[in-house]
Amino acid sequence: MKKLHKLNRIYWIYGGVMGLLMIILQVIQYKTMVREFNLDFYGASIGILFLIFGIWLGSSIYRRKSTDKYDGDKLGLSNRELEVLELLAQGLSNQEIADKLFVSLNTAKTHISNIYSKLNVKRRTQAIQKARDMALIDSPKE
Amino acid sequence: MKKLHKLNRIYWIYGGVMGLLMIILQVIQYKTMVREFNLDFYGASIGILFLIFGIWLGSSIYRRKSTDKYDGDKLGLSNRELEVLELLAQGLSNQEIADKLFVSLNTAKTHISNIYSKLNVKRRTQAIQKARDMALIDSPKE
DNA sequence: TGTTAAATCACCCGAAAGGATGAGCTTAAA
DNA sequence: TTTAAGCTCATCCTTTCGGGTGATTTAACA
Repeated sequence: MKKLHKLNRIYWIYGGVMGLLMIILQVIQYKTMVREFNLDFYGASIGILFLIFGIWLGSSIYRRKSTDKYDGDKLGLSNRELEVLELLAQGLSNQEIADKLFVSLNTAKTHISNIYSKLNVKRRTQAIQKARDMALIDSPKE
Repeated sequence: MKKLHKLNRIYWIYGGVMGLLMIILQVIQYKTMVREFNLDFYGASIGILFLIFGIWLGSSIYRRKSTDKYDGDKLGLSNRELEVLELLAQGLSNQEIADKLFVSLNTAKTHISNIYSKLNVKRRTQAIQKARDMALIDSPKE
């Protein structure tokens, strides 16, 4: 639900820019049609415009990775799981996490597995990343 | 010296792609000239081509921003090791890193092992943390 | 009272990661 | 030309991770 919300906004922006570009192109096309037509100039203009737009778009796409924040939403993670996630992000091994929480290795593993499925990731490194992006844990730079 | 090496490669790639695009454009131009000329198709083609190229270029540029930073202390990490470290911090597995760098799994593991000893850590999660702390890699919040 | 979610633990298995060591190749430097 | 560093790849071995399944206990809840 929230994801769709966010994505929709992005699509609207992109769509809007696309539409604007199309209009610009139409204007250019019209102008160059009524005057002496210069194909090279026309092609170069379109190329440059789309190139600039593409660069901006590419940057945006890449940059968007960490901009998405999930305020308050903890994705159904329980308290214990958040606790484990914190230790996970500190670079501790499963055994070390188990020791810190005074539970067995198996229990720690169970929690971690549940975290993975809730975060929809496959490795602990990805879990750490996602947790950081979603501000589920303390991030060093904020 | 080594940096120039790498940058040169990038420039060559960019240059090559640029040149190829120009050739493609010339061909399209020629074909559309001799037949019935379709301006919309011409414009759309150029637009799409440059858009794709721009997106790719934009991503590359943005991604590359921090790779050439921090000439300071890298703890004796070689260029290749920094490259591996970057991918490591992206949450990739050893196999995925190997695939991205077009080397064998064993090579990737060797690099990673060397990184561990140079960073004085034992696990990849710790390596990521230390790399982030020392600004050896991209930190999401800066 | 029955149900549900959370937390705990166990066992098994395969995949991934990590350590140790050796070795071939290339390039830059002494 | 010898040396050193960097990159590459390999093999063997151990540990850790991760997936799957099932079970118990407790607390909250309808």
